[in-house]
Amino acid sequence: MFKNVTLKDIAKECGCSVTTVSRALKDSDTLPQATKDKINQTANAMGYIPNSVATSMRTGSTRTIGVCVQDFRNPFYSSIAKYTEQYLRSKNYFALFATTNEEPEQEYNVIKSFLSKNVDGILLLPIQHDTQAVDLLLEQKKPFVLVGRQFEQLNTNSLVTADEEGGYLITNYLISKNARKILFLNAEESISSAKNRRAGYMRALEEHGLEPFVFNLSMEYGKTREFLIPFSAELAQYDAILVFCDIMGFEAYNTLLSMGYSIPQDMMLASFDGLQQDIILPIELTCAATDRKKMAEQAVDMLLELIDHEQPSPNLQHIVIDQYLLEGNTT
Amino acid sequence: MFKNVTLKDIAKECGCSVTTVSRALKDSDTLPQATKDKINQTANAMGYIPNSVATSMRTGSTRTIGVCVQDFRNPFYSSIAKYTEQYLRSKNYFALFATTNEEPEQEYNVIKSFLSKNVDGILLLPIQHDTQAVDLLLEQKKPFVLVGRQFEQLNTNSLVTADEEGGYLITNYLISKNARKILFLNAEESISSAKNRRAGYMRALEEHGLEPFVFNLSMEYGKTREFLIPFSAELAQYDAILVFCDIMGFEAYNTLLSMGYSIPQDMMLASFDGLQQDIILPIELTCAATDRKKMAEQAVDMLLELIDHEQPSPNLQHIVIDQYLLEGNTT
DNA sequence: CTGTTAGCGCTTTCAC
DNA sequence: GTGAAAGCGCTAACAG
Repeated sequence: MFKNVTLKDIAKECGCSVTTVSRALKDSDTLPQATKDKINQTANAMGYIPNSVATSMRTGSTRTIGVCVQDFRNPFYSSIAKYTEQYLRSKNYFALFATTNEEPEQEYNVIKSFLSKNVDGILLLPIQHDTQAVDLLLEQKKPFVLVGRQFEQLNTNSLVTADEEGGYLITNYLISKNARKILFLNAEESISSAKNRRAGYMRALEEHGLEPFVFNLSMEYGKTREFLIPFSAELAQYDAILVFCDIMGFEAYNTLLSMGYSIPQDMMLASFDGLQQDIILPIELTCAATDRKKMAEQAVDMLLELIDHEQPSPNLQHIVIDQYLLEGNTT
Repeated sequence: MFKNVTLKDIAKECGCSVTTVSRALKDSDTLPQATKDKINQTANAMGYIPNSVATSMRTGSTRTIGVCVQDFRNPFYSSIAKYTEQYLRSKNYFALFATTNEEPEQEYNVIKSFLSKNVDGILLLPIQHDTQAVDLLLEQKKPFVLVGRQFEQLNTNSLVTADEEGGYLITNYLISKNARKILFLNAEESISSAKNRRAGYMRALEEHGLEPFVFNLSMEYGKTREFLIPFSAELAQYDAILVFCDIMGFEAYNTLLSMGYSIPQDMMLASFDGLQQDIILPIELTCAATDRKKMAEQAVDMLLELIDHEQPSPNLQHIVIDQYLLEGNTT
């Protein structure tokens, strides 16, 4: 097996102690420039790469943030991942990603292994099926921020989007486009954002004396199509479909097309997220959008602040990121 | 600052030595069941979480694989990421992801920090702008596998897709659909897969006595649109557009639509990848597809095999993953 | 069956 | 200015 170059090797080569080498590489000002230069030079020549495991062991910090998301294939999560990783790197931190596939026990395992890996902090985009993972985090006193969804009953730092406002905004927009019967295909309402989006939808409808039509589907791939196909007879009576998120919207678009609908002529379609801001897509959904770069960066800022403060963080922070209307070609 | 529970704490609590605790938690069979049970129980009660930094320091293995990709927002990479992470976890390994944004110096930094983090191996989806990163890897004798693109001049383990065959396959398919003038919007041909896809395209055209029309674009977001818009006058003479990858295809679709084209009536569109296998998309491109789950898993298998063999791996492996025709609704 | 000891590579007192 | 020594938490060789 290949042996890495260590401080000891450099020390031997330079005829000085390990301490001196360590200091030289850290550019300590107790050393004369000449010594530092010489050591840096030989370290370079020997192909020295610092062993950060040893540094972590010694200092207690890994400069790594665990980031737990559901599924990278969902562009929502992959965009969050991208912006998080990029921003963390600019702050000289690593992102350690893990995915849960929306399986609660997986989430618990992920958090446990993050703790085991001694990450300095954790960003969790929770499944919100149970509180096991969050309980563990609270118990271990590890700095963490919940992103996207939050537990009403738990005291945690969190960053969410203005879901009620978004629901209100997009529903009002559909009404202004002459939709009267708006079908809302929502996610399960144990998810805080689903509950809040529905509340906004209800508020807008109420203001116009309109009736709500809500179904709660799973976000799993295929479930939207599975719902729509047997529903086709009733579908025609609606003017618009609002779905919980863009990936459900893509699936709805795809399914409606195969059912012979023209969008938006025969049926308007709207959603939440605005993934067209992050990736180029064949079509663009009209939606209540959020800025994922901003989400990622503000969540990271909040977390790093928690990490820097040694104290057990007295007051909790809750950031709410606004939602705004993004017109696509489906309304 | 919160102090984690260590083996020492458990040992004190149980009135035994650290070694015994370590052995009990590893379920060593030199210990009587009663002792093991008692220790495991108290460890649990105390909320013990193993410090894997210390274990890594001691054993030299981090059970972590560095995975370097371009940009998570591209579903190609995020799918690879998903399947890689999932498969590695099933093998009890971690995936440490980093992204390069297609910037060569970023790639070098990423590899360097992977080495510094003492990852056990590296999966690199190389930019192929230069060989700096790969040179470093070779020099440090760290097990690694190149995925998707490969350097002809360097001896490395690699896994690529059958790009020449894919190019041939999809071009032949377009010809069978009566396309005679096929515009190929390829990526830069310093990328091995671009070069090979073109070769397949040429072979198919040659067999039918047809003329090639190739332009080399950047894969960056927006570049396909930027090319197509000023090209609109000439565009009408073509029967089909073949693009290097699906995300360029989405952009082409989106642009053609806004230019008033109906697809496939006015223009056929085909590409490479088959991302509709991984994520649900509003439309499905006809393409020469690859199985990313298979790619990820075979790359991981190859890498883990390298890691398990202490020897400097005598014979290099090159895996070629096949491409197959996937009909969408764009031809 | 269990404990003592050494050491992974690094940083950080504390001496000289 | 520089070095010796201790120790982060864990494992493994070696005793007993």
